[in-house]
Amino acid sequence: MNFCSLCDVRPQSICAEMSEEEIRSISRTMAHHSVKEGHAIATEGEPVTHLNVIVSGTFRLVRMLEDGRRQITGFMFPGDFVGMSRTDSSYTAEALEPSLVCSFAHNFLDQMSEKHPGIKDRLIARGSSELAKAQDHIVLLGKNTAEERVLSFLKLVGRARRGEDRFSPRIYLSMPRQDIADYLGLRMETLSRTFAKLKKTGHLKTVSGRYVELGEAFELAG
Amino acid sequence: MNFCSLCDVRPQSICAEMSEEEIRSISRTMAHHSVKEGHAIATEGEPVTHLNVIVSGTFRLVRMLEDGRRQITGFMFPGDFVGMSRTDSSYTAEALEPSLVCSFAHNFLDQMSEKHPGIKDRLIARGSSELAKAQDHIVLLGKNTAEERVLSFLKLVGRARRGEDRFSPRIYLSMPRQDIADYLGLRMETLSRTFAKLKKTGHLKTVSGRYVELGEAFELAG
DNA sequence: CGCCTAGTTGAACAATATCAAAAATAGTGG
DNA sequence: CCACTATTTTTGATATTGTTCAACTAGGCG
Repeated sequence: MNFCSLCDVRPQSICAEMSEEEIRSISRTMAHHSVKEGHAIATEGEPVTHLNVIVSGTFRLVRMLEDGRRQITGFMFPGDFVGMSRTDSSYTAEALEPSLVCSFAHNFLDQMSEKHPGIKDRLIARGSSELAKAQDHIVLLGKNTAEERVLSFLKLVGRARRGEDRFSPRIYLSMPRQDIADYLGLRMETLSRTFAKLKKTGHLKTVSGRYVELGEAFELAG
Repeated sequence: MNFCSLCDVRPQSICAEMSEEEIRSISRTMAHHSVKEGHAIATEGEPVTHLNVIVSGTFRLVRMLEDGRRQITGFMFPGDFVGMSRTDSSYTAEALEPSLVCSFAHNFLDQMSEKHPGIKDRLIARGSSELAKAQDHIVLLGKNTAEERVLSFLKLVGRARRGEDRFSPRIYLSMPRQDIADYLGLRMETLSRTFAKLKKTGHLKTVSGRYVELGEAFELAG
């Protein structure tokens, strides 16, 4: 059976431009991995041999400091790419839940891109959009208060995970509080208090474990 | 006369892999711009038509928030690339001093890359290293104290501008305090106080306007 | 039910921001 | 070269925000 034909993220992936025939041929040789919670598909400092396209699940990108402090530089959702360049990975990418990825050897991509020059353009464009996301994150950390950070974060996951529960004002967080805190540059306690405060101001209706219900004052649009 | 033959940054640029003959032919058609202080070679939200390679000078990458707050997402030095993808620019790039850039139309690059497939690989690799730099910045803003931020910043410009004054413990800052503060996610006053504190701790010997002399306790190596 | 982990809350504290003013520096025209 | 102004940078006093450390609570699971 042809796995690719079921693929939700194909239009956003590098295989979008391939013909049905090519897809079939790839589908046979391709490595589809399922990744267990907590397992890494890339490790900080190690060489990257494969481009991974996330088909389902969520990943966190982790940077460790020498002294054990940890910063999360991003979260990756279905359709996102991990390992776009052969250079050593600048982060560790760990699954937050059982996930599915589609793995392309860079050697294979080089080969493939002779036929489909668009593949490399797509990688360049993806790279730029990753950079733009990183810059959003920089602005968030450099200029925003705790409340602004938490709201931005909720918008981020709200957008990324839309479709699972379309238009629902209820968001499921696939990561523990510590990960959110390490992403937002806050302590877990501050995050907790900020959730509480946002409940008071009507931005959130309920915050219960990993479920957050958005309130009146919250605008997903922004 | 052949301008490219004098180019300091060629080995790091996309023209590194071209033959002498090609360089000559490019050199004739190429746009070498001099950019006045304060002028932009890319504007947030506007489409990018050219890849700019910085030949000399310094640029700041600026993001404006709706309310007028400003975040600087990076500084660009000779050898760096601005505008690697055709997508709309995610920042404004402004010259901090009279600068020189070498400008390649993306159309031209596409054409060129048929002959030199390495060009796109180079762009992808550059993109990754930009992303890695952005992630360093994220860690800086998310996890570091004011002192750590200022020290990292000095290391950054120290490395980038080495060569002008090789091994000198004296660093010239091509940007005003406000830009440094907006880069580090601090207020100017805090930056100033942090400089003062670092002088006390022996990390800096003198801080006078745009010149900073490093002290004993400062390790450029890290 | 009791234990374990994840998350929340409280009170004191530290770091950075804010606002105001002083000092240093860079330009400008005589 | 100097005096004068405008701008940038530093310093001071105080307010705010987020951190720290400790205790407490809520769920999940044997």
